[in-house]
Formats: sequence, structure tokens, C-alpha cells
Amino acid sequence: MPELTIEDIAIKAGVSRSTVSRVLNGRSNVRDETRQCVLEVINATGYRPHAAAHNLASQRSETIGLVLPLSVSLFFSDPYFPHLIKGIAQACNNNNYTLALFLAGTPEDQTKLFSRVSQKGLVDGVIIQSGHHGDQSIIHELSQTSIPVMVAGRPLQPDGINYIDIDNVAAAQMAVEHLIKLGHKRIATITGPLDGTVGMDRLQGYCNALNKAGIEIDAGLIVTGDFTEAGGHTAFQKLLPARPEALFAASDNMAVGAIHAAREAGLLIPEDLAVVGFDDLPIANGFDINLTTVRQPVVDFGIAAVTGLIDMIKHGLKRGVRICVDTELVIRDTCGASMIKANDYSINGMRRN
Amino acid sequence: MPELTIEDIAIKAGVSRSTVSRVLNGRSNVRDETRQCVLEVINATGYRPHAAAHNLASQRSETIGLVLPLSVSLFFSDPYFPHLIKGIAQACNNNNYTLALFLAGTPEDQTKLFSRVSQKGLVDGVIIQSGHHGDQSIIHELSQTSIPVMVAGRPLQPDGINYIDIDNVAAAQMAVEHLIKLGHKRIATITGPLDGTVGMDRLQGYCNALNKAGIEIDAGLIVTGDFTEAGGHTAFQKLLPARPEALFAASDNMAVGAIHAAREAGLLIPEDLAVVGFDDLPIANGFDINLTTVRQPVVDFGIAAVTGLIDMIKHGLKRGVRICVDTELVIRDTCGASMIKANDYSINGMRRN
DNA sequence: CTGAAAGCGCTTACAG
DNA sequence: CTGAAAGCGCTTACAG
Repeated sequence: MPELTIEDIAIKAGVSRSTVSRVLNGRSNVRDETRQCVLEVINATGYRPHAAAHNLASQRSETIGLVLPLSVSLFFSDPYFPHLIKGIAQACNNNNYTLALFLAGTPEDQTKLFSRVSQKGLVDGVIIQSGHHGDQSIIHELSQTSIPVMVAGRPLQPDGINYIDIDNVAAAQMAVEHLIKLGHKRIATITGPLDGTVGMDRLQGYCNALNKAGIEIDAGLIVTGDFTEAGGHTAFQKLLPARPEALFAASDNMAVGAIHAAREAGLLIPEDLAVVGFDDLPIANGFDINLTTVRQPVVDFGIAAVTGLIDMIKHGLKRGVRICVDTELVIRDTCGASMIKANDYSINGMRRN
Repeated sequence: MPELTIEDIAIKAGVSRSTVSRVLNGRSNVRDETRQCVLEVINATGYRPHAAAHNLASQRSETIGLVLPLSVSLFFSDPYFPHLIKGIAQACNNNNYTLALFLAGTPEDQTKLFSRVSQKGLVDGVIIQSGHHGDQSIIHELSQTSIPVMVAGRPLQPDGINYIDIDNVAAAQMAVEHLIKLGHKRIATITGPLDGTVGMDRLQGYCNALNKAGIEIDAGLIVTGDFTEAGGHTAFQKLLPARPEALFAASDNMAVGAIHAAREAGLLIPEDLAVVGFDDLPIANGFDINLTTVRQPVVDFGIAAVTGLIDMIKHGLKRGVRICVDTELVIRDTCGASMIKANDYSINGMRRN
């Protein structure tokens, strides 16, 4: 088929370009009969407007950029990111936005990224994943431009920055409080990397729960992990001498690794070791483990990030927006029988301001 | 800073818009002195041309689309995809292309995808991941448009289609031949899903090797897996009664799962079971397993896909292009000592036509 | 080597 | 409710 323009459609429909444009953009000021006629021609010809022409004339690219900075090396091992991307892609599709992916592969990429992403006419808004220290500068640089930015995950210095996050402190606290209510005292934790807010916050939640219960914090029960299964395996081997009776792992991957390590050491789950994880991603780890864990709705998280961003794109840039997505404790088999219902623990209400 | 246009730069540099445009696009027909002067103004002002205006006037979007169809559910569990995306993103960055990601989340997405991707002025070319049967139609539809398409992985009906792949048959055959040379006869395999070419081809390679060595194929030694660690674990439990002395797993994830299952059954690796995997992704599984495996250079694969696509974008659409990326057998500890050097096995030369 | 001018294919006040 | 016209910010033959 020949490359049709809006002009061709106008002629075929016997109207002006303006009218075709109005129909295309769903404006209301078109007579119903005219609209039908134009739509018929569009459907018959399979016409789709030229994206670049539309973008130039309307000064909107209908494209959202997703920036994954260097430090997101977990991109390669953590199923979190595919699910996040799924949510973001889905929300983009539903809102007729195109998703542009900016993945920093090298430090040079990272520096070039800013100039590419902030090019006029390329993206209408940006979602950027918060990582560790090295990525803070690009977050702040982007947030200072005139283009709307939503950060996924609380950045280290959140002042004036729009971000979406779950309440990692409260979620971790609720997980550990569950273990405490079951009567455990020697509760260990395998943390995430402590150079990012996620790892820090979940450790804070662990400490809060112990403090609140009047249990002394024992450094021998805290080991730093890296969110991977292998990391959880290694970490638990380090914890073994401390003889924990319960474990809060800051990710399901680490929980699974730790459980394997515990079983290799002859421990029974949950009899000898009660375990709570964190994530509950849609595609679980399989195996024969039915993990009690904190569910974070990653896909919905991605959708909410896009929705919040589009809101700014359409209604004007804001600063200091915070979106909090709920988590929920999902009680399964790795903590033993329990009378406590899961929804006693859910953190209520998606809050925004 | 104000939104500068090419006009502003022209005025500041005391030249015409045409000349600024030539400098921006690296044309040679500009006096050196003039070029320097323009570049200085550009650097001083931080000017970047408006993407949409450039796209419209030049009829190039400098954007590549990556389509991940529905069936790529492995997207959520297989580290293959992040690495592929890394290679693609890196090559896009290096060639100053933007990467647009089209991820089909639902069957409705899948049908809408075609119309979005093929919109004029949006992408200059498309890379689409080959999956199983359900995705063949979108591959063929896209390949029939006037926009260059490169399929990642051989599609089921490859006629007239451009694709890039590794030689899965030869690679699997080389892995199994290694086991045969080590003296093994009862060689099992855990395959990938058999509704895609990857799983089919690696099984074919396994069969080829056995046939060539005059070893009878025993259906009891063949179990279908799903490329995941948990799947490999389950699959090996099914293989146990058949008492294999060696195993070719069609992915490293499955190999790791199988090794865990074997150890749980009291088998020693490699003494009781020699294992070869497939993938050797940059970020391995950790653990204490030093896997002998077939290395496929996924990142380079992504780069080659982009390079091949850009070649078509710049030098005209082609049909039936085939790019083959090399694999290599990497001998480590899971097959026992061996005198055979790894590079005796490499499949030589990146071939193109 | 450089500039004036037409054109890329849309959108959007403006006028009616 | 509809159309003529200007404009979005570039690129690219064409002429010199």
C-alpha cells in the first residue's frame, strides 16, 4: 500500500485535513456523521498518522523513557526487573505511549544518557530506577530539567524529587513481627546490599520490630546479602554458628538459597527454622518451598509509576510527589502453623500526595 | 535555559540554518573554520536538535523497536533476556539509536502491537524475538512490511525472513560428543520446551551425536524441561530411575537444578554423573558449581542483531538474511578431568550471507 | 563551501 | 461544526 498522508484521507472523505485531524485525536467538535465517514476511510485504508509529524506539530512525543542506571546490575539476576518492566510496558500500551529503554551498560553510557534522554521531542517523561550512590547524580540532573521525572524506589536524597516506593521499613517490620508473635527470639536477617535504600530500609524494619519487642539486636544474626539465591545460600552458612531459630530474608531468592543451605545443614523448615522472605513475584521459584513472604505488587508498581508520570505530563510538572504502594504479608508454610490471618497485616490504602 | 532552535544557533554563529544542519549531521562540505565556530556555539549553549523535527525532515527516526511477543514468558525467569537486552541497548547507544521496547503483556497487546510498531515515523527497524507457534504470525506480518526486520532466533518458518541465531544443533551435538569422548554411553538430556526451535534444535543435536556414535536413543533418557532451575530439578528426579551416567541439560539453569537433585539423591558430580549445560551467561548462578557448558555470547548476539539491522536500515531492506553467531564449549569441573582442550570444539567463524 | 527556499506531515488557533 | 492558513523545527536539493 502507498504511504498515505492525512491529506489523502481528507480528499477521500471529502473533508479538510483539520477535520481528519480532529477525528484522529478524538475531539468532540465533529458532527457524528462526518466522524463516521472519516473513520470509515481510515479503517478502509489502514491509515496511521506519521508519528514524527504528529510529535512535531503537537509538541508531544507520546513516549516515556525508562532509565536503568549502571548500578542496576541486579537487572541481570533479579526477576524483579522483568516484572517492573512488564507493568510499565503494559501501562504504556494502555495509554498509547511508546516505551523507550535507556540502559546504561558502561560508565560512558551513563554520562551520555542524560543528554540523550533530555533531548527535546524524544520523551514526554522519564521513569528512572533508583540504585545506589553512583546513580544519584543522574537522578537529580534529570529531576531538574523541565521534563517530568518519576523515580522508582526512594532515592538517597529525596528532596524535591518525585518518587514511588513501597514502605520497605513497615513491610519488613511486619514480617519480623510475625516471627516474634510466633514466639521466636533469635531472629536472624539476611539483608540486601546496604548501599541502597531498599536494603537499608528492610534492615531498619527488622531492627524496629526487635526494638519494639524489647529483643536485643545481635550483630551476629545480621548478614549482608546481594538479593541472589547463591548469596542467600552463602549468607546462611555464615549464620549457622549463631543458631538462629527464625530468619527474615530481604528477598525470596535469598530465602530460597538460605533454605537450601539450612536443609543441607540438616535443619527442618519450619520446625528448626522459620523463614519469611520478601517479594512474592508472580513467577515464583518453583521447587517444593511454599514461602511465607511479603508480597510487593511489582507489576502494579510499574503501572502506578506510569500513571503518576502521565498525570504530570498532562497536568503539569510537580516536585516532591510521593506515591506509596501497598504490601501484604502472605502466610504460607515456612513459618509453621499460625492463627494469624494474612490481612491483619496488610498496610492499608495506596497513599498519594 | 530557553528552548533553542537551529535558527538561534545559526544567528549566534553568523551562518545559515543549512550550515548548522550540516555540522550537526557531520557532513564534509563545510569549511573547517566555519565548523569549529558552529561547534563552539553548540557546546556553549548545550543545544540539541529537536528529535521529532529531525525525524520528520529526514524521514528517519533513529529508533529501533524491540518486540517481545507473548510467548516470551521466560522473559521473567531466564537471565538470557536481560543479557540480550543489554547487548541490544549497548549497540543502540553506540550507534546513536533509541531503543523502543514493545512487550506484549496480553493477547490484546499482541494484536495491537503490529499496528503500533509499523506506524510510520516511529521506528526505522525492528528486532523481534522468536518464540513458539503463537508468535509466528506477527513475525511474518512485520517481515512483510517495508520496514527492516531482524528476528532473534530462528522462526519456525524461516522462508524469506531475516534472522540471527546460534547453531543450536551443532552446539548441542558438540556438548554431547564431549560426553561421548569421555566414555559415557547412558547419556540423558533435559530439553527445553519443544514448541520452539531452540528446544527442538538442541534435542536434535543430542540425537545427532548419539546416532553418529552408534549409541541407541533411549526415550527414557529424554525429559522435557522448561529452562528453569526448578524445572531441571524436577526433570532430573524423573530421570533418576533410568540411572544415567551423564547429562546434557539444554540450559545452565536446568543443569544447576538437576545437579541439586542429583546431590540430594546422593550422587557425586562428576564421579557419578557428568553434566554439561548450555548458556554460560556472564552472570552465572553462583553456588559451588563449576559447570562445563556451551557458551553462547548473548550480549554479542544482541549487538550483532542491531548491527545487522542497521545495515539494512542504511543500505536497503533485504530478505532471507541469516546471521550465525559462534558458540564454544567451556570445559570446567562437572564432567571430570579431560585432556580435550576447549577450543578443539569451537564452531568457527561468524558467518553471514 | 554556503544560503534561500521548499518541504517533511501533522496540529491548532482563528474565522466563519 | 468546518476549513484555510500558519507553524512545529528540522533537512535537503538547488543555485551560486
